[in-house]
Amino acid sequence: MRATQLYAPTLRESPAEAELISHKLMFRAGFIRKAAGGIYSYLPLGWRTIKKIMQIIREEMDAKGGQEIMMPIVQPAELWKESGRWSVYGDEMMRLKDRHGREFALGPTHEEMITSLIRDEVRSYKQLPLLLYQMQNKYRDEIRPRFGLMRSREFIMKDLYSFDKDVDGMNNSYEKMYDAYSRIFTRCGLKFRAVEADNGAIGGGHSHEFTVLAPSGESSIAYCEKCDYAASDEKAELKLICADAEELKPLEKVSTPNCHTIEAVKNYLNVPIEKTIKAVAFMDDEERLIVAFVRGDHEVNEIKVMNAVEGTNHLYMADEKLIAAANSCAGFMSPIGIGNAIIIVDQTVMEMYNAVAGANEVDAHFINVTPRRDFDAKKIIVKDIRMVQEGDPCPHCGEPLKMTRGIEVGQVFTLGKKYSETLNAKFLDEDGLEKFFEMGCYGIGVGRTMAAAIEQNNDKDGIIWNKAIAPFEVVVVPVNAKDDKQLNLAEEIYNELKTAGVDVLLDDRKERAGVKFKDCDLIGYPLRVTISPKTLDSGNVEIKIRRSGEFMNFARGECISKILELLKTL
RNA sequence: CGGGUUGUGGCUCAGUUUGGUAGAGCACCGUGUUCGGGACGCGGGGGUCGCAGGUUCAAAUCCUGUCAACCCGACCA
Repeated sequence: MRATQLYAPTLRESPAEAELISHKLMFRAGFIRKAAGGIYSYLPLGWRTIKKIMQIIREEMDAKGGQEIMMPIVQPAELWKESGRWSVYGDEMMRLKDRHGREFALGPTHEEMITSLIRDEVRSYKQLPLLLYQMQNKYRDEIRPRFGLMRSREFIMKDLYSFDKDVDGMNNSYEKMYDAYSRIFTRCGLKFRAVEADNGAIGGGHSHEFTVLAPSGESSIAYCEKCDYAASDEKAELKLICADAEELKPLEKVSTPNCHTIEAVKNYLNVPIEKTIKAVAFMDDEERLIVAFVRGDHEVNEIKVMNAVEGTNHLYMADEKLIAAANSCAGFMSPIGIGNAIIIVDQTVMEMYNAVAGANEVDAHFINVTPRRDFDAKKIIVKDIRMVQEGDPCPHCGEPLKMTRGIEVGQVFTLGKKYSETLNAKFLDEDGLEKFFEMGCYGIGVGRTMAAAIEQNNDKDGIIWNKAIAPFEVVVVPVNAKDDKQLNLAEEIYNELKTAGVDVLLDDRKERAGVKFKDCDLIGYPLRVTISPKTLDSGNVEIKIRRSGEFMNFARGECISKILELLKTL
């Protein structure tokens, strides 16, 4: 490919709306352009990288026995009504009607579609397992699309669905995909973690999110450096922390004027924060008051609270009236003497001695609270309900956990019979009995993977691509393309590299050297070969490695083999 | 959905307060000089100011409506 033929509109400035580095760089480097909020066109350079990522995915899917198919984007509403998700999906689903008024959705995912495809065709266990995948646009009408390709309304996703005859088979498919995903993100040159995830509504199955480590990521994860443990902050299990035993002192109510916050109480009574108990009051859809208690320096994990309370799907902050109705008041809540409420106490709180807690009345707290003595065990639920913090012990090996932010680029999970049952998809097993398929689904955000790679690999000059997903592996730059000697040598090297199977670009534009160098750095080709009067005189060519900024000179005769060698390391 | 901000050439933005008929830099076209880190000169093309309506002799500027984009999202007592 020649730069004079390439549509790669680079910009000096980035649009005002771009926030993330990856978004700015993709825009400036001429990878994407926006058509509407959360909807983008991919220009040639962007599409080259997308295609390379897709090819890596394809190879790994095929290696696990996956077969590529293509399903429709436009899906009939009746299928979604059958699974019950027509109403559940809500405003996030893009809907449309045809000229006859029939309803359709733009597919946000394809469980329904594939299950209906399979249920009509696959009759025997002998046809299983079956792993089918596609790479295609998905539509989700996000409340707030942002961050360029990170959270868009139309995006390219690889989705694979597995069909197995039993749970063992399903778990085996899961293992295969887990392995394939690890290989894919490794090949893309990404630093990532497979994170244990909450798969909530699906229940029972495994789920992992593949998260690329980046400070700008939207999800927060806890991980252990010693063992393999990694989990989303909401999912991370926590070990019980037992305070050192102390001699029990009698419970006592003290005045704490205007001490609405733990900080104020701590300072007023001059006690360490680890000896305070704080309360967070929620209510659910049925207006039940739910009060969670954690140690003063801990945070409540709403997901865990929700999971601990029977029949609750949403939590809201409790309103004052509800708190008053339970004979308490905000800022001074306590499990001791509170009225009608669901009380959830973090397990660590139960192991505290002589602590400070609210007194359910304005400007008063209890001191010397020892939960096991002072709480009414019959009325409380004791669970792990706190949010993980940096330094908490790893649930597997006990080492202090680290916290980091990340970008979720893929997820794998087992579905079990969830869709095969609701959509009545059955086959005959060895015994001639009808059974529901055991399913799994596995997704990768392709555009997001590209964005994550940039987020993780950039500097002040632009993108730094890993060779595997760079739009071109090598760029050959004659500093002055109007000089035939330079251009001719550049053409020779370009052709030799091409023959050697390198994905190479010849920057034959009649631009000044500075302009071309800036573009090279911005676009981020891993390797630049420079031809100039200087190198012509010396009989060398100059190589610049984008990532390290390192320059090297190779003799003309051996430069091709040297470049090929160097490429292996990028 | 609620709150905030913004919409002026491809990009970044000025002009709006105090109405008088649109401007800069970058990009683009031509030309000459320059030529290893986003050169310079000269000459050009391109916008009716998001859209619709209103006020006015006159609207980018004031009013109403509408659309779009961006940012923030209760609260941890």
